Amino acid sequence: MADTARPDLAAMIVPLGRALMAVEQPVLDAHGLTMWAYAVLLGLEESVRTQSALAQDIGADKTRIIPILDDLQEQGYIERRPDPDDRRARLLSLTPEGRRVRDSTQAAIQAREERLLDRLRPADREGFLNALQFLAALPKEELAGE
Amino acid sequence: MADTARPDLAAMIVPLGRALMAVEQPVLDAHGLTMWAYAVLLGLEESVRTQSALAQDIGADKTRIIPILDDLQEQGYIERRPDPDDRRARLLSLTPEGRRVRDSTQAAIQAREERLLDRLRPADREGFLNALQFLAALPKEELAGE
DNA sequence: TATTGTTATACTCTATAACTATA
DNA sequence: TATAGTTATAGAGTATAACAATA
Repeated sequence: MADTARPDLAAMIVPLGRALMAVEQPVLDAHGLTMWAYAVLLGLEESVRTQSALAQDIGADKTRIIPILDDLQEQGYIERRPDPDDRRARLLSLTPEGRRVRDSTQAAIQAREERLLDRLRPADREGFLNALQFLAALPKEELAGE
Repeated sequence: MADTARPDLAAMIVPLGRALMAVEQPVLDAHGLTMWAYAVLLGLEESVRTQSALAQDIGADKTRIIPILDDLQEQGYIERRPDPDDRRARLLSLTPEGRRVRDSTQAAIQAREERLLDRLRPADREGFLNALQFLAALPKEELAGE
């Protein structure tokens, strides 16, 4: 039987996402990162990859991340070197300082999030995180298709 | 002990919200509504309210909803009449056709969402919806403050 | 003086098009 | 011809400022 009382998923998720971003903005500011710069650092993780692969992975387009990469490189958080096997491409990698600032920023952000998650009942918290990780990992086509 | 393996909440929620909106866009198109027009119809529900109250409630600002209200009024989905007690203000209400299009749109959207939720394990699904409704109902200040 | 609704304007974010250098 | 990276431009979406009517 349909539970007609629940609001639409998107009507809850989209504003919640906006609110979370607003809450986390001061944390990013304190670490000297913009949201997209942080997303780039997270997207690089341990791996080395090309700019367009990174852009696609973090949901930005390849033109928009360029000034962000410029800044990160200037700050010494990432390195950009030509791919010896394909001289059109640039291989991106985190510097040790990049890894450090990413880790300390993420620690601060997740600590804040934990305070929020602690207000949920344990079972809800676990279901929430499980479901969220499952849905976030779904390819868009699968979200749309079924 | 910290579970360092989980992605940031915002990093999962924001892209998921974007993807959901993209998935639901065709449904809105089929019903001849924009996202904000749909949000307005949902925001009116059964109640009658003023424009700025509505705007604040749906997370838009009062200047942005005006052309949307114009369209909805022209389509015959809402009525705008001056408040007899305060002639500066306009009282908004749904027409029967407005209520009908809102209901059929929401039914289509929630049916689509149900197909997605059905892919979750029952316990995760319940926890997810519980947590989401709790978090979405939190006032922003509380999200930020604690 | 403050507030509702409104219009016009500016700003930010995102997407598109066009160029270069390689392939 | 196609692709990676880049630049410049255009378009959405959003926020700010100023105005008329009313309180």
